[in-house]
Amino acid sequence: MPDETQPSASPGVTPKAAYHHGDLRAQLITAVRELVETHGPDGFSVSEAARRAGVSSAAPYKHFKDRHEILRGVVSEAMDRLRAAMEAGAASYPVGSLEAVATVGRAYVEFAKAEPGVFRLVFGLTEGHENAPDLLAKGEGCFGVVVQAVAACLDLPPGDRDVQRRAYMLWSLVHGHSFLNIDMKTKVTTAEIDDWAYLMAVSRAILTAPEG
Amino acid sequence: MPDETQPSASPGVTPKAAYHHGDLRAQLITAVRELVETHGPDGFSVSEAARRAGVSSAAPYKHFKDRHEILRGVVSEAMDRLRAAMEAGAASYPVGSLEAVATVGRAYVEFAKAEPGVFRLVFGLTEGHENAPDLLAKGEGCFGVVVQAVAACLDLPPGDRDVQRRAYMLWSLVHGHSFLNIDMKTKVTTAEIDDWAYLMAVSRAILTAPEG
DNA sequence: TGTACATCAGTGAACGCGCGTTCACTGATGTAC
DNA sequence: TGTACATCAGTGAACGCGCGTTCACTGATGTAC
Repeated sequence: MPDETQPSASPGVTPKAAYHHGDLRAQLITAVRELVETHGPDGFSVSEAARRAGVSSAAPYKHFKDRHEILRGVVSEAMDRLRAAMEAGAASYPVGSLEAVATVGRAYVEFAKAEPGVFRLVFGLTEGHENAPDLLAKGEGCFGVVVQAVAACLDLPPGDRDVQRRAYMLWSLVHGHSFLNIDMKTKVTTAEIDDWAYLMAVSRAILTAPEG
Repeated sequence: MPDETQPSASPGVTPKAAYHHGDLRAQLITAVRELVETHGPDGFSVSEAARRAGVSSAAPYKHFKDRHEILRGVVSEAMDRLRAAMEAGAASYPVGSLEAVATVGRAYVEFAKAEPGVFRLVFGLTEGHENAPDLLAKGEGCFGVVVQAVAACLDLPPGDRDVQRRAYMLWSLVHGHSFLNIDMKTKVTTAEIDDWAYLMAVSRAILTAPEG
């Protein structure tokens, strides 16, 4: 299928699988993402991912140093998507509106709901990944989106202490809600919560609370 | 050591390890707790736990059906301790005070800080544990402590819709803060947060926000 | 108090399994002339 | 355009490993009489 774009490959043969895969790296990351989603953050193996991508179990090592590097790749890609979703959300409401803040939170929650395994993985990478400055930077980037929205809403600079404080409160709240959402499938009363109303309410509560 | 309490065991021998262990079940749970703490929620194995407890790798199966049941045991025990800590916190301030609410949150956060691995495990058990009604019940029990404190503070019955809503907000926030705390060791600006001031501030913000 | 016996918590050896990773290799692709 | 060659992304076989679990067993403990 992807071979069709390649000129004159394997003359007499039906468009068979190319020897050179073309995009194995990306395909492995996709495979791992699926595995993490179906078997949990630790229910992934290099072998199984390779199998899914239709290559030998040694092939992944042409693209990744070891299993940890694959996971880091998945997380990195996921954080890019998370940030993009948050930014897209923010952009769909007037700058500075409460809705813009709430919608950033909603993008977060929806990401967690849509990809609970990956979401957990993103925030659970701790074993062999102590030093992953790129991931840390992406984490701060995501937080930055929240800070921007809050700053605009309060009409203060993003560096303001109060902005940072409230942004962090909001982030905690949304983060916690996301986790409770995916962990407590049936539990407690939380299932009935309407996310949008909830997020508007908490945004309002946190942004309008007196300073202190 | 624990044998000293046993009468006339192994007459002529030095107080050697008893054949019957005495308290293997509890000791296995402790061992797993340590393993989870040092190697992460999935870095545990039955064999290693048995090794730590000083028994053969088959011994655990006399007390637990399989590895999942051991994990469930650890989680169950952890939830008991978490709840006890929350209740002890609440009891150390006047009923109905804002401090009583904040201190329940602080107990939660401190548990997460003290046992990040176990904390993550408690909220990450999803693989073979779909139906664990006892654990679900304990989860609701913990939430109940928050609800109680909030209800007392607002002077409303625990079943009140507004009480439930605000209690859930608080729980989300504290839950999220706990996770961010343990995940982002060095990350972002969060490290500098003073928990008590923070928890008082968020409790106030959420309990005094107008209804809606 | 003494004896017989059921129970029960351990042992240790063994099993099959899938994993992560390495290795020498091969054949396709891109490039220089 | 044609040829020679370096590069590079795959293969597939093999390795050692630790794990989860089972099994027949053994010896200590508690209980009934």
